[in-house]
This record gives sequence, C-alpha cells and structure tokens, in this order.
Amino acid sequence: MNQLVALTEAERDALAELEKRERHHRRGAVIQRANEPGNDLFILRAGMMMSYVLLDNGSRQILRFHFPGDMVGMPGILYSEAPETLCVLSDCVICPFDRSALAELIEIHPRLAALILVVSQIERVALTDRLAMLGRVSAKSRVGALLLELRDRMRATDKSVTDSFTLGLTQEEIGDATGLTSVHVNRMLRQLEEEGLIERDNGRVTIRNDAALARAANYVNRYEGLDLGWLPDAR
Amino acid sequence: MNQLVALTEAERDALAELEKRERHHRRGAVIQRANEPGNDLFILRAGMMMSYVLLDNGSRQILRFHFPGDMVGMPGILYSEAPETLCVLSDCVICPFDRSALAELIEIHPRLAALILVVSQIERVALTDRLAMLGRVSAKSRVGALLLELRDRMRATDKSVTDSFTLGLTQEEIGDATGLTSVHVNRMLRQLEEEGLIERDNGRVTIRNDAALARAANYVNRYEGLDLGWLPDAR
DNA sequence: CGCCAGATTGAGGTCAGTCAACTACAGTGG
DNA sequence: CCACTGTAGTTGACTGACCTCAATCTGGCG
Repeated sequence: MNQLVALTEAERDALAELEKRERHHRRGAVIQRANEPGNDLFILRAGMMMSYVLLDNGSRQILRFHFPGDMVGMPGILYSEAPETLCVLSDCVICPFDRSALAELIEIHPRLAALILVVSQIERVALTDRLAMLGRVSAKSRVGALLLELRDRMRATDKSVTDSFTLGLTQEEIGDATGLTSVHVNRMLRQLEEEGLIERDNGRVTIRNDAALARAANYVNRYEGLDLGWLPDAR
Repeated sequence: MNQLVALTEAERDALAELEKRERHHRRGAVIQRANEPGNDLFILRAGMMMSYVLLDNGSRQILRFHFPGDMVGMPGILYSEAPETLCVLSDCVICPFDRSALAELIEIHPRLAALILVVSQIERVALTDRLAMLGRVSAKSRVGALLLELRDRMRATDKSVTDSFTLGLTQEEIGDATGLTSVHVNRMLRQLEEEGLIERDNGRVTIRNDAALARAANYVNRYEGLDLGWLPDAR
C-alpha cells in the first residue's frame, strides 16, 4: 500500500505491527482450507500463493494469484467457514494476524482503512476482468492475458522483471486459472509461440508482442491509472 | 448494512445523509459509462441495475446485478476512467453522492468503514463463485445457479418472494451474465423445465427443485453464514 | 538406472455457437 | 380498427472450439 500513497510514520508502524510474526512455507502447503474456519489474515511477504475452489464435479477453479505485499485471507474472516482454499505456489514467507487486529487498524487509521478498501476494489476489478475473459474470450487470448497479468504483477514487486520471467506454474495450473484443460493450454502456448507473440524456454516465458496480446484479450493493468486524491487525511 | 448489524442512531444518520438526493431512471438508462470518468457513488434505493463490460470482439459480459440497498459504482471512483458500465434494468431510484462523502464516512464511523469492507468482500466471494461457474460448470447449471442467485437477492429485500419471481431479464441478458448465447439459454431453460426443476410462465419463474439446482451448480447464498463478531465498536 | 511428474502430440467426441427461419406480442401511426 | 414495426422468444441444421482419452517424450532425482 506504500506504493499507492506516501504513508506517515504512524501508518507505517501500524502496518509493521501486522507483520510482527512470520512463518515460512514450502510449495504445496495449504494455509487455509475451504469449508473450515479461517479467522486469520496474512500478509504475504515473499513468494507466490493462490486461492482456489474445488467443485463437486471434481474440477478446480483458481480464483487469484497472490504476490508479495498482498493481504490474503480476507474472504475467510467474514464467514464461519472459509469460502476458498489458500495454497503456496513457491516457497514463501507469510505474516499471520488476527482479524481483531484489522478491526483495530480500521478504527485508528481511517486512511489505511480506505486504502484496504481501495486494494479490495482493485482486486474486484481484476476479478471482473477475469470473469469477462472466462465468459467471452477465446482460449488463446485467455492464456495470453494470464501471462501478461503474471508479468505485470511480478514486475510490481521485482523491478528486474521486464518481459521475461519464470512462470512457476504447471500447465494444469494455468488451465485451472483460465477454465481450460492442461492439454489445451499446451496447444495454446504452442500457437502463441508459433505466432511470435511469446517465447518459451524451460518454464521461462518471454513476452514478444505485448500490445498484440493485450489487444486480443482486452487486458488492462489494474494497478495503473488510479486516482486516489479523495482519500481521507492520514492520522 | 442494517441487515448485517444493528446500527446506532449516529450511524443510521450518517448513512441517511448519503441518501439525501435522489434520482429516478427508466429501464435502459446508463448511469455510468466504461472508460469515462465516474467520480460518483450511488445507493440503489429501488429497482434493479447491472454492471457490464463490452469487449473488443463485440460481446458483452454482465458482471453483477444490483438490488435495493446496494452501494454501486465503487470500482469507478478508484480510476480516472470507470472500468465498467452501470445500467438500469427496471425503473429505479438511486441516490448519488460524492466520493469525498465516502472518505468522510470512513473517517468518522470506523464500524461503517468495516461494514463497507465486509460488503465489498461478500461481493468478491459472489464474483469468485461466478468465476468458478464460468470456468468449470455446464451451461445448464450456470443458468440454474443464476436463477437461484436472483431469487435469493430479491428475497433479501422483498420477503414476499418465495420460490416464484419475475425475472425482469431477457434471455440475451441471462446469456451475457452466464457466458452463453441467448439461443442456448433458451434451450437450457427448456431443459430445466422439462426436468421439473423450474416452471415458467411469461417471464415469471418458479423454482421447483431448489436443492437439485444448488447442488448441480455449487450454489451458496453468500449473504448467509456470516460471522461479524470481530467488527470494531460503533462510534 | 528406474521412477515420476509434467509436457507434448494425435484421434475422435461433444457441448455450445452460428445461422436462419418462424412465432408471439406490444407499440405506433394511419 | 388494422397494417406495420420491432423486440423477444423458439426451434432446427450445421459447425467448430475445446474436451477426453491415450500414447509418448522429457528432465529431475533418489
């Protein structure tokens, strides 16, 4: 959130307080399971996570990928049973805190409360973008848009990422995020490569034609173009 | 929000303040257009609205239906250009207010700030449910789940709605919400009817087998099962 | 070396889309 | 009162994007 707005010292301290404890997890670890109580929130400090749901028909839908700086687990604190599963994709450091700490933060720091609301709305817009993709966009464009989104979100925390990055996902995971089968993801990646839009080398992807990919998939980076002049004053 | 928690007098007054002005609109009216500035928020007091996006390929994805009591237009105030279009489905009354009024509310009433965050997270979960539907569920179940969702949301404001209600949507709109064509929506409605799960009569739908529909589509009413004991104290 | 998860490729099937015709009905104007 | 118009719903024939199943290939690792 310090990328969105210049924080005051008191605000920085309050956020640091949430990250007092930290835990380390390996790829595959399940942090929170759907349909079980989930009263904790987490700040993801390093690594990559995802949230997903399993349906009765046996399939999985990945809802969202999480990157360093994200607050994860919010949907879980509303309900007596968490609506989604939280799972570690690459070895990561997470800082758990109780939901009462969130309540306290909102009470003491109205501008941070507003910023949390803003972040949750950015996430909402990113989710509706994905909704439109799944409903109305071809398989090839969906895969392309996912690559762009991952690239942009990695770049947000690691400036060294330009157009080339390590996916860190299996093709099955890409499929579960885009509503496709791993077999079809494979074919779409191949086609994108044949058309010169991307290059691949052993799990590493290079975006070759950013503009064409973005156009085909209606992709917009939702962490840009923000207008936050209306936020309440810091305390 | 007064359905989620018993509000104090000061809180009720603050919310009433947002509804000071009111406007009336007819079906079809566009309240906010995507890619144009949208600095206002709205409380929907009566009627039904929807938000959607239009893609380059000419198709439309309906993102969300809005019902009385909803705060609409939040995604628009974050960005210099609104990410989605807001449109009236049935003649409605909306109360516009400036985003600075939201900032003020957050500053003065921390518990209302938390409640707004809660409502936006409920919406997030409803969106991820729909994401899973579009990605992983058959056409027939998607249509069934949409009917259940509309029924539950109408019932939330109008207790007289039990299992029978007037849709107020064209089959094309149902298709744009579920990622289908109107032709296929028609066939799926027919099938649901033939299987005895629903009945139809001139735009009026009766749910005949609630449980079977919910099971097939993994439908959960996200306005139930909440746990809000952790909210900050009212001021 | 053998094992295993993940990636790749082919053949064939199916669900949902496209195109097109037709019906039903409300609104409009003469 | 009725012809005309436009929107929404219905139905059939055909097509195609994506899925399923199955075989093969690859690289990492004990």
